[in-house]
Amino acid sequence: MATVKTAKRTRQSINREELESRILRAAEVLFAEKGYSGSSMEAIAVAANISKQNLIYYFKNKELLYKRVLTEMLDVWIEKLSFLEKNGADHQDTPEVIIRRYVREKMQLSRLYPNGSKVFAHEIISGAPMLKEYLVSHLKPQFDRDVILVKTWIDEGLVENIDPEHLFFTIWAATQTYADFSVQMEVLLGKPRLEAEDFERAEIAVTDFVMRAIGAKTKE
Amino acid sequence: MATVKTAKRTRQSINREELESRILRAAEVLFAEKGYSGSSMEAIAVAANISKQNLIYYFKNKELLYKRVLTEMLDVWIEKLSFLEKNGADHQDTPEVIIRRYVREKMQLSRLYPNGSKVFAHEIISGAPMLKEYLVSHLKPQFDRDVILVKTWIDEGLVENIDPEHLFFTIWAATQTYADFSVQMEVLLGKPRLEAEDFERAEIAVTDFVMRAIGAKTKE
DNA sequence: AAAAAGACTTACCAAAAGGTAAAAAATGAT
DNA sequence: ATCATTTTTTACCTTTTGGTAAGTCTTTTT
Repeated sequence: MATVKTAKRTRQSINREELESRILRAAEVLFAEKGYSGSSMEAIAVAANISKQNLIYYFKNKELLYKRVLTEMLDVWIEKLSFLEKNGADHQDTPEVIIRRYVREKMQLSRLYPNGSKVFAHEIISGAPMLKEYLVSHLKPQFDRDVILVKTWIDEGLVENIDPEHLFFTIWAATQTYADFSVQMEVLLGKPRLEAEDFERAEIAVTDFVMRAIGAKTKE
Repeated sequence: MATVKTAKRTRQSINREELESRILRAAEVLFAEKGYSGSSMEAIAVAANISKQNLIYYFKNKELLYKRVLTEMLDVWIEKLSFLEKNGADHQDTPEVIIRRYVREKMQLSRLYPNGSKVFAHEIISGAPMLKEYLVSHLKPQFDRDVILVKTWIDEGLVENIDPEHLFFTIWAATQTYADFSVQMEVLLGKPRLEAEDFERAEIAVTDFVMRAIGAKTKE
């Protein structure tokens, strides 16, 4: 029989998926706040509203769970770390258009996935024990391509003679900081939470900085 | 007898100080790499080359030790987070001079105290449980003053109409990232370690970005 | 309806972690 | 030299943690 082997969507398998993603969300929140070692399986189970043993049934150990949280995150993340990814970018676009979109999307990631960003940050700060491989195999090639692209822009006189590598480092830092260091900003801005409005101002500010840096005119 | 009560510098007290700072350095390294929960007293003791019990004799619990690491750090740190601190700054200086010095000093902190920076970063990302008070009482007042200063610069037409709060956030992020995310950069730059040369390029790049952002002419 | 597979619980357990208490050793003051 | 103080070690102890093993209950398949 030449039927396509599709996983059957039984009640069980649906529940399983739902529960798995509930666990992953709970784990993400905890890993973001307490780091890997600071988050116990017990605490994650409680947050996901199941028993510890049941959690272990779904993720048979902590490291595995952590890696799943990381990779779920990276699927969304890394893709948007590139200038030239599927999502609408185009070689025909001007540097200004591309960079504006890039900053906007990075900023959106910080707003929509602050916990993922924090887990990632903890991981990198800790020396990327679980992620180094991934950075080498996935992020670096993308980075190299993007650096080359910026260099051609410079050669063609489309942007100022900036340092491409450090341009990326600065954009990443300036955007991710709104997820990772949000607590510090809340204190300094005297607000209980960063709101949509703050992210809008942040996006405008960062975009303006970058536009001036690359030598594009700011929108009036 | 009107002799000034100076702590006697016996062999013991000298050793004590030396050992204490050895412990603090060892703890800083571990907290930077593994975070608070990930660093056991045992591991810190081993790193400091003493027994766990002896470590506990010097710092009677882990939280205390952690707080000492944090505050040692902050003494150096927070001071330099301000535009107008003792160290040579002057109201007579132009914005360009002040900001250049500021970026340079922030960059130096990242180069000289990467571990302190990482401990700080872990702490803030985790919601600053031990540090929030301090941020409110020490950092915020300084920040408010600096923001006002930038606003007067804007009013006087000395710099472009930038967003002062977010200018600071961007500068902090862009400089601290060279401590906190050094592993990522090492991967992307294909180097085993960031070297003096990388920090120099970074400093130039970041300084240029900021100079363009505030509307100062870049040195030729 | 029975068998098989999957989901969840109960009962444990060994190792690690953060300590406490008290004795022993080293150093300092008189 | 002796007594007091400071430093270091030895001996435990409790709680937490990540996990195993095995059984029960539920859903799916046949």
